[in-house]
Formats: sequence, structure tokens, C-alpha cells
Amino acid sequence: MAMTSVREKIEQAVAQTLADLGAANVPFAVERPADMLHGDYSTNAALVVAKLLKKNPKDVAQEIADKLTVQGVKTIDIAGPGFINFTLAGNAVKDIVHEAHETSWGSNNARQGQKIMVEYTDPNPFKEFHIGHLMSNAIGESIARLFEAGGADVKRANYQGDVGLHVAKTIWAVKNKKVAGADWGAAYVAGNTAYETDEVAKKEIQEINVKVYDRTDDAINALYDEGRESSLAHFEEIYKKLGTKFDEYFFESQTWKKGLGLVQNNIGQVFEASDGAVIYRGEQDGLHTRVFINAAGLPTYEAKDLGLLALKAEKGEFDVSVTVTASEQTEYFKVVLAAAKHIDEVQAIAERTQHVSHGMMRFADGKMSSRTGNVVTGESLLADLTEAARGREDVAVGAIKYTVLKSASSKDIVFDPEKSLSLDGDSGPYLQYALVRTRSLLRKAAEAQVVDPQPAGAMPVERLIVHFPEVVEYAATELEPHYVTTYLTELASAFNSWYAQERLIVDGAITTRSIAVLKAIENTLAQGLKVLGIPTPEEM
RNA sequence: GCCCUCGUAGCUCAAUGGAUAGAGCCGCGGACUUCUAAGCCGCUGAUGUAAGUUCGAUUCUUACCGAGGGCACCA
Repeated sequence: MAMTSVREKIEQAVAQTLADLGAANVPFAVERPADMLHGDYSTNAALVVAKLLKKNPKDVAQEIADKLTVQGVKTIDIAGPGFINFTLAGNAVKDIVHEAHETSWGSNNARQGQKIMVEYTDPNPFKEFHIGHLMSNAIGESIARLFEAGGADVKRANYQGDVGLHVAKTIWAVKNKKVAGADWGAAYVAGNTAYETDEVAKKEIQEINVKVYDRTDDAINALYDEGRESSLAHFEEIYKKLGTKFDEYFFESQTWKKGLGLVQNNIGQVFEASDGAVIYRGEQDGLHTRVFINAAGLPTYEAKDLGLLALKAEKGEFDVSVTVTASEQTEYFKVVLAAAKHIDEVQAIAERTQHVSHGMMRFADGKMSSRTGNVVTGESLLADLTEAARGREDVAVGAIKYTVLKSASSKDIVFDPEKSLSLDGDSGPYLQYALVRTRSLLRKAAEAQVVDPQPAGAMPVERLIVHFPEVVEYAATELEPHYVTTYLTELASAFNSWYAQERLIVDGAITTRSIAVLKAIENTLAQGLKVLGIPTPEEM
């Protein structure tokens, strides 16, 4: 069971004091000061209520500080324009460091009992696993883990387009032997080109598309089944490398009928007929109009997504349902959700759905092709990096995930293969290396003599450890893993400074305090990397 | 044209309306007979423009400039 944290104690004490001063329920923040010199926690409470009370902020701060006593807090100071800064007692930090040895998955129980679904990656069978899928996977996996770290019951979902024009294009190319063997990724590219440049091919592809839906052609069924199975099996290998295990797989072959039905049942109330198609007028919600059933009577992606929502709803009631996609789908998604909120079967889940959109990954040199001259796919990137990391796939995965998860997800990412390959600076390997060092030291410490001198005051690295649970919870609330990435980089840096400055094992002896701090750092780094989905090696 | 993102140091990224805007890369300069140097220490360097709200704005509002994305039968 998580105890009341020092931060929560401060928050409660300040709230009580404000109430005593006649300023109850005024929102204030208790946060980590940017500079550790200002203490371990800080509040702007005095600044917020000063105006209300028509008093000088510093006087109010003094007034609040005089009334405050918080267990575990050593000093309460007034600084700057009227901040109240709290510095923890050495013993309190020591206790938290000891607790951090054991902090484990889900022990921060902020989300105990919550049921959450996270949908991400979403590659399409018959097409390549590209870099966008890699980004979606890194972000979605981390969001899933952030919720799990809070004790939530998380279902990982993957939605894959196994019907549609892209499938027909691929099958057409294989059927007409445009590629050697059954190279499904290359076949899609060939089929797509033919579709856009060759009228005859276009017509043939459209015919195949219909047959994929109605399954009346044995030859096409055989190609389809083979391609689908082979694609999906191949994706599983990639998920394994990336550390993802899905609980639910949804396919467009399941969603389209359901979605079609939902739209048809709501024509007149939610949707309207227009130019032979069925549309939703998004303008009523400040959005734009989109087609849900095309003039040929086939469901578009919009209708399929409504069907997907219905299938998800059948899996249970979720407190939160997160969908991770590329930002080009942001506007599209708003329209689908807006329409869904008018439909009984999917209204509840639509209202609990949060959309996380991520930017594009570009390359620093402007090229999108790999060494071999092909388009860079998720796989080729991983393979190239693994080779550069001397065969260490765990390091390569860490490098990629760190790059994706170090900045806010809505931003585009510039991936510099050179820099990533050099594994320098703030990077996944930097964090992994720090972890490996703590593990190596702990192995050596196990054979060392343990001595117990008087402990000095709390070191920076110890004071950082205090904040880990808050960071994870904040990142989960914001659906932003990069807060964890930034924090871990800071922690690893503080550890490396300590390590460089102080020799821990001297003449075969180590202090109990050093062991305690090492254990806390090791566990915090390991838990943090786990939240990010970055592998935690024993040795490098 | 309308809508949505985003503009911070030469480059790649941080900053929960707060305190002196932080890191890494690059560059320059250091420390190593010792626990993993993929590391550590020091130095130089930035909020697109113009207003507004606020005790206080990188953060909120408006306009403009610039980049990317979206806007009817693709996904």
C-alpha cells in the first residue's frame, strides 16, 4: 500500500492553512522547483492568495510558513516573489530511498481498479511495417505501461486493415507476378503504382477488392489467406523485438459490417444521404463533413472505425480508451468521435476515448532510404541500428524508443542516424549504461565488507529519487511518456556525477548508505526504463 | 480560403502561469596507476514578429510571418 507521500502531506497542510486564513479551495500547486537549491518542494500558494487577501505576497508567505509544520520537512523558507520552499529532513529522504528499493510495478496504486484500453501500432497486413508504426508502438506501449505502473488493468489493442483497396493492390501485383515470390511489402508498392498509372490494372484491382470482401473467388481467397497469415506472423516477430504483447486484435474484416449497420440504422438522425453517399455533417461540431458510406455502398474507414468502437465496447466497460495514431488523422478522428457520440451503441466508449496523435519521423539528411536504397521501414531501421550497436538489439531498441519518447508526442521527430548510431549524449544507451553500472557495482558490493559511518546530508541523486512516483503519475495523466524520459536522464546524470566524484568501494569496503542509494537508483532506473519500454540490460 | 499541430542556443530536444529559460550534440579547455571513459568537470551560445491579459508569459488571447498536416466517397 502506498503511504501518504511527503508531497501529499505538504499539499494537505498548505490547504488547511489557506482555509484558516479564509482562502479555502483556492487552487495552488506543490511542485518540484526547477533548481534543487530552492528545496525539494515548492508552492505558489502565497502568490495565488495574496491578491485575494489584498496583502503583500511575501507577508502572506511568511504568515503561511509560520503556521505550517509538515512531518518529514526540515526547513520551510520564503524566497523569490513569495514562494514557500520545503526542504526534506535527511531521515525522510533516507526512508524514501529505502522504499525505492522495493518500488515495483503497480505499487503506486493511483489507478488501482481502473480498466483501460490502449490501441496502437495498427500496421496493415499486405503492407510494410513502416517508421510511423514504430513511433505509434513506442508511444502506445509506454502509455499502456504508465497506466499499469499505477495499478490499472490495461488491455493492449491492435487494429489492422486486412480488407480494402491496399489489399487488392497487393494481391493484384502478386497474382500478376509483378514481384518475385510473395514479397508483400514490395507487391503493395507495385500494385499502388499500377493503380495510379494503368487504367486496366485499376479496374482489375477494383474487381479484386470486391472479391476480397465477398470471398467468392477461390484463387483470390488462397492468395489472400496466405498473404494475411504471412504478414501477421511477420508482425508478431517485430512486436516481440519491441517488447509488445497485444491482448486484442481487431480487423477491418470484422469492423466493416458492424460499422455499415450502425451508419445505416442512423440515416436521418445522425447521418444524411448526399450525392449517393452517406455523410456526417461535422460543421455542427465545428468540424468538417466526412463520408461514411461511399456511393458504391461500401463503408469507408469512418464507418469501420464506428464498428471498431462497437467491438471495443463489447470487450467491457473501460474508464479510459486511448487511441494512438499519426497526427494526420487528428481531424478525421474528431469527426468520427463526434458522430459516435450520437449513436447509442458506441456513445459511452466514444465519450471516454482519448486520441493521442504523434508527429512524423523525418531523417536529418532528408533521405528516406536505407543503405540498400530501399525506403526505410521500421524493420530496416531496427536492423541497421542493431548492426551499428555491435549486434545488441536491446541497445538498438533503446536508442529508437528514447528518440521517440524524449519529446512531446505531437511533435515531428528528426532522426539522425549518425547521432543515434554513435550512441552518445542523452540517449537510450546512456540510460542503459547507467543502469548497467549500478548493477555491476551492486555485484561487487555483495562481496565487499560493509561499513557504517555517519551519513552525510542527502545528495542530489537521492533527492531526485524522491520524485519518481510523481513523475510517472503526471506522465500518465498527461499521456506523455517524455516526462519520464527527461526525469530518467536527469537521474542517470546525477548518478554518473556521484560515481565520478566519489569512489564507492574503497579497499574492499562499501558503506551501508552507498549500497542503499545504489539499490534505489538501480531500481528506479529499471522501473523507469520499463515504463518507457526500453530494455534493461545486465551488461554492456 | 477555413481548421488542426508546431516555431526556444549552429543542430536535436526540455521547461506543470512562477525564481537566474535547462540538457545533449558540435566547438574549445580539463581530470584517469583505482569500482564499466558508451562516463565526469569547465567555457561560449536561444524564447519567429507585434500587441494584449497577469503581481509574474516560452506557457494564455489576438493578428501577422514561417514549417507540417487536414478539409467528400483513400487509409
